[in-house]
Amino acid sequence: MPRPRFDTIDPERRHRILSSAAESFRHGGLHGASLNDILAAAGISKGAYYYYFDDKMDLYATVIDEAVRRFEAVFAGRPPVEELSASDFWSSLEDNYRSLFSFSVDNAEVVELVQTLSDVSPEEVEQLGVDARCLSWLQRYLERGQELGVVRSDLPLNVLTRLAGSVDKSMGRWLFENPEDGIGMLDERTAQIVEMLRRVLEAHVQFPDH
Amino acid sequence: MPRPRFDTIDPERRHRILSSAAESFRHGGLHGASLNDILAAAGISKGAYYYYFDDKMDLYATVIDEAVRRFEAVFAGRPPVEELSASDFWSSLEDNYRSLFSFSVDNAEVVELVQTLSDVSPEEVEQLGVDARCLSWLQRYLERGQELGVVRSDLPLNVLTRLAGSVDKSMGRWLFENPEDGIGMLDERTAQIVEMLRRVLEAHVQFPDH
Amino acid sequence: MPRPRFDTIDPERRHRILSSAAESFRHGGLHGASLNDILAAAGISKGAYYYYFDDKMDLYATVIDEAVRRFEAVFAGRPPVEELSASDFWSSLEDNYRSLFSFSVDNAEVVELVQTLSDVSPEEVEQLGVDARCLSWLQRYLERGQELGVVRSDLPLNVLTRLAGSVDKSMGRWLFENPEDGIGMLDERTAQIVEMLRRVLEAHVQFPDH
Amino acid sequence: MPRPRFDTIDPERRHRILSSAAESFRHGGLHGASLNDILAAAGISKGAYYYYFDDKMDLYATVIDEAVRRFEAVFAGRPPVEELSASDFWSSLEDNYRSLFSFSVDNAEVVELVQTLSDVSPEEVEQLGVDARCLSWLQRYLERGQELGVVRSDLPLNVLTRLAGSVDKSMGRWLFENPEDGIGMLDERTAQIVEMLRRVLEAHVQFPDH
DNA sequence: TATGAATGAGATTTCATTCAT
DNA sequence: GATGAATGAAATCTCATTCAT
Repeated sequence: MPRPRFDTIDPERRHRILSSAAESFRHGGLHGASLNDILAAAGISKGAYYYYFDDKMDLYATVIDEAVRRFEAVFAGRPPVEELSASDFWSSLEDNYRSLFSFSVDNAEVVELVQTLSDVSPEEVEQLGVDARCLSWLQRYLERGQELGVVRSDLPLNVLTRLAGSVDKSMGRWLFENPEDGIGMLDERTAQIVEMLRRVLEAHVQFPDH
Repeated sequence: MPRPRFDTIDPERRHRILSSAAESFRHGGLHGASLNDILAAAGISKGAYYYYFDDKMDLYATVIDEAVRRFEAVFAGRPPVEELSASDFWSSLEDNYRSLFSFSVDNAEVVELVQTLSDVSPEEVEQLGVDARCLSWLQRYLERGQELGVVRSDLPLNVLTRLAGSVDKSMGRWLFENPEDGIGMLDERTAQIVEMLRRVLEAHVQFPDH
Repeated sequence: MPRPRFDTIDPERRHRILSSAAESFRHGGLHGASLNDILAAAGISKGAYYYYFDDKMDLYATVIDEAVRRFEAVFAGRPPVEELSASDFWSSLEDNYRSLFSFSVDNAEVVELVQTLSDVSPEEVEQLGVDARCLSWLQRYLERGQELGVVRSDLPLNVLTRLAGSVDKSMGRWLFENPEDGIGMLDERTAQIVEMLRRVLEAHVQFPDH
Repeated sequence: MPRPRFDTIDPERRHRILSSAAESFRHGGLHGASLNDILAAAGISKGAYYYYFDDKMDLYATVIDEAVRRFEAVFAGRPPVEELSASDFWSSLEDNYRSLFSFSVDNAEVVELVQTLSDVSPEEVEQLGVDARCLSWLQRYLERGQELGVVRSDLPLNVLTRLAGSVDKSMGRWLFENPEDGIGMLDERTAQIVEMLRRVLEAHVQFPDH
């Protein structure tokens, strides 16, 4: 994480660094992006950079952290999971996804940025010190669902979270690959993803006979 | 692909190159791995390398090709999808996964290696000339499932494939993260993943009321 | 062309790079010269080099450009070709050559450097962005001579230019190969080359009978 | 020059090496051509090569020598310069050029090959040990011309030779750049070049007044 | 605080040449 | 006589990082 002094510099300057970095990291990931290019595009000197940041990773961490923060804001106004009841669990989840997708459509860069994390080795992620809260809202949701008995408990929570996360990602990609559908599809896709998640997460489902 | 002479060199030397490369590519992917490191580890000179291979990609292709070949062998003895009927569809899928997991447990490197393909740009994959059949067995399976009416048809096939693939991956990771469970867990996990896939893929499932 | 910062570095350092480059390129041309050698001779690091220049070509372009600029200065004070009349055409040409030879005697490196351009492919020359005016002064001269009727028109202009250029080069070499003659020979040689050019270029000359 | 044993090998094999080398050197010159490529194209092993030749230069020398030899053959049937008289000097020169151009049109590769010599540094040319006789036929001609009094003696013979050589080259290029003119132009161009040479070489020419 | 010049290790690739067999 | 595997130095270029000012 950047030194404290980075928070006090000219906001416009701060913004130039961060947006240039976001743009580069979004396309090339941590290793593919060139710090030289980022700084050149931002018009920031090497010296200044290393006065604010420890190293390349530090900038990546900052940018990722910012993205994560914006992600979290999506859920800011939503009722806390503790207040959820069994009867409104799935509809509330659907509301969450609607907000999330709506945000994602307008902020594809943020999403792409976060996705570059998958190229980064676990040890490096560790070193990042990024708060994965944005990825954990789902986990907190599922935890509550288990308490309420609407989410299955026969699999470990973290496995369920990962499952739900990847289902979410697969369905999300479908949404973004056809942006021309616009937000018209948003409600339909949201319903579909929640239906899919119910399938995966409900305690007991019944299969038809063949 | 390497020049023919690479096939005729001292097998021990050949093995040193390939295993050093596999090890490096497995961790760093095509771009993250250093050819210098690979060669140093293998104890062969740069000159020798370029006597065998065209370029860095050529080595990557060779190593990936070998991995893919071993993958394919897993499905070699299994009945062709055309012969599947509705009644044995899911149990056959379960058999497939049992074989696959059994193989994966013993050949984690192969799996990790194949997974590095996702970091490679489509044009480069094209250039690789790797046979992607091993990656598409699931798609062919689902296609057959749709024909038989046991797999839902309300979502596009490629979306279903991606979904199934990511479910598979999530569950697989669970299996591999706890290798101490050994193969004792293999049957149970296999059953669980197929149950999970049925949830996602069956045309009609019934949810409980809350 | 080099980045702006190259213009502001320690002049002694700047000079070391340029003269080392000029020396190498002069002997080996663009491709024959080794960037490694140039940098070693100049005592600057590769990193520093690529901080100043884009690539090898960039340095070559810089060095050539400098040479061309010095060449052009030779013709700076001379009257424009448009003002030439038939009667002073040849004497003016002689004046030009006197200046040129005088310059060449003192700046043989510049001449040799410019001559390496002939080893460079047309596409690369294009890329150089070097102003080729210094090389075309002769052509403009001959064109004017044709207008005035003192230069033959029965051969294409470009053929005449090439002819004159190679005559010029052959005679020039004579001059430079015997530098001990010093500038004492300069007037004589200049007269000789112009006489030679008249032979080649005049519309009608009369040969003796044998 | 190649070891004697090179002369005794299978002629077909010998030819493969030489023509492959000629082709490569013709395009890239001594330094631009890759020995590896030459041998690969010829299907000759490295070992065999170095059994016949000392090094890369040795092959270049051989190929150049061969080209020179073919050049010389052009003049084989022509009367020796000693028999020339003043009255048939220029017409004999014209005959020579006609033969030469006729040969050049049909053997452009040979000409191009010989021209690569200009990229080679003087010290290397020295080392080549190539007999420059093909380049000196003109010199012997001019020498005889001086004896006969038809060629000017106010300039050194070597300067005249160089002059004539470059005039010849410039005119020759004109001929080859428009190959579509075919041999129809050959007589005309030959007349033109000899006219040009007379201008340059005659002892006394008369210029028109302006 | 801030600059930006300078570094040097490391990247991939090419090539003439050697030498054990 | 002949092979071709192996070499290693050299080529151009990139990049995160340091440091004197």
